[in-house]
Amino acid sequence: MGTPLRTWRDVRAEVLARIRSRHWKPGDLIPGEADLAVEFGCARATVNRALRDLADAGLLDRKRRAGTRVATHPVGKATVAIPILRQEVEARGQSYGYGLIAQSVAPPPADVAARMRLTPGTDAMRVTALHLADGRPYALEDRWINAAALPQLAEADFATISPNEWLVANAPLSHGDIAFSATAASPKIADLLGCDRGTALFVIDRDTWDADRSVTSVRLTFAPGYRMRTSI
Amino acid sequence: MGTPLRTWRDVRAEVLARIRSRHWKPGDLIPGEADLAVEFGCARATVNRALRDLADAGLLDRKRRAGTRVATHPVGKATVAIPILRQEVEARGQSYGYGLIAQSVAPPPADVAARMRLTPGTDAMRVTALHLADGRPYALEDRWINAAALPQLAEADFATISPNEWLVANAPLSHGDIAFSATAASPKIADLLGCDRGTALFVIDRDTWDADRSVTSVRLTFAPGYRMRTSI
DNA sequence: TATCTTAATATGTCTGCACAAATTGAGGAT
DNA sequence: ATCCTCAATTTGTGCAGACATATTAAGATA
Repeated sequence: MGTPLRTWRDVRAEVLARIRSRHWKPGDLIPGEADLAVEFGCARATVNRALRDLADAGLLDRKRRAGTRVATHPVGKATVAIPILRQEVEARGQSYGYGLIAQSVAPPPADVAARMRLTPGTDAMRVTALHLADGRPYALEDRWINAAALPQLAEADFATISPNEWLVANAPLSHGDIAFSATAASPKIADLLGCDRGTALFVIDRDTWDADRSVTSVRLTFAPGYRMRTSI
Repeated sequence: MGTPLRTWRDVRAEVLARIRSRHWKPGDLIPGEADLAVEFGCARATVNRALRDLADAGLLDRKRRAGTRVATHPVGKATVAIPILRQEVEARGQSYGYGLIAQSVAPPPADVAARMRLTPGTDAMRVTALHLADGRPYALEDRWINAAALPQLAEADFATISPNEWLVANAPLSHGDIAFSATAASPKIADLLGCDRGTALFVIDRDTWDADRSVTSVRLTFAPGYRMRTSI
């Protein structure tokens, strides 16, 4: 028995150490909170906080009555920050630039309408814009916006502020689906991003929802060489 | 004043509603925990739990003494599950296959050595393997492993189990850096994945560390059409 | 044997209290 | 005006106890 572990971070560290050292192996049932609290010399709430944190991180599986087990397949979770392009560029120490390419109102094509669950024929606003870093193309934003979900949309001036940024400020929170993929530059995109046709480009597709209603569907196509980083 | 909000989820929902309705706007200072506890009719700890959760989600910024503010730029955080390829394939209802392509021990090239912070000339194990879904190429794994950090490495039989899976089970959990990008298929990779040269492919680079010591550095190159999905 | 009911148990969370830590803002000294 | 010191404020966290809830295992019933 060592010194009492006073803080939930101490407890977390100790439990983590036991998992890493394989003292508790994947699949093992570890002692209950009450027992650990006695062993560590702290309150059960403190142990609870520590174990909950490790469970959130995917290292433990907890179930009422069944107890706490070391995860057999520690799910490597990484939180990626969905880029707000201006901030991302500025964080790199580059100057940010923005240019509106096209803006229109029309019924979106079938695949977009389906993804946004709009009844076919419904109008939506399409905005195409280019984000620049130090004057060079950084990312191309191709976005459909559901005007019905955004009363204030008429006030937005996308010649001045990017839809990316305007939406973050005006339609924040809400859930959505995101997909990352790679695509070859089409002639049009190659032209806009200033790269060769067929160049491999990193793409983020994002659909955003407010309750059941689609707010926006966007594709960000990044200039060649872009890397999205994170850490665990 | 409505019914008392008894649980921290209730409190979180109420606070979330106020942010979404822009009753509390981005940048606003919201009331202190003690005040909210009185208003909601619950304990401060309950409010604390709710606000902490929203802060973790990036919706609030909290600072001691300074109070709690609505985040001006709600950082869209998405947690992506770092794929354990076999599980990912099986979750898609496809049969998983695996084949070892090459295994050797040699000093890694300068860029890899630098990334792993190995002194130049130090040996490391290189394993190249192909993951299959329904018999078709799914992803190519190109990995360097620091034997010095993994005593049990000699026991591993990468003809049977993929390094991806073996390391998940045997490497001490640790932190790492991850990068997602797009690349054009080199002739060799195109051959292994069965696609045309120059095809745009999705790539995950991951460096894993145990404390200060590099454990492994891996590049996963996915077959054309791969999409990494998540939601927020 | 098979199924339903019931009790035991581990985690989940609320409460009220206390103190710790970080940060700020006011006031004083230079 | 500038810098430093210190106290007030706000969140962060610990503790003990209680009850809630999910889940399992045992026992009862058909």
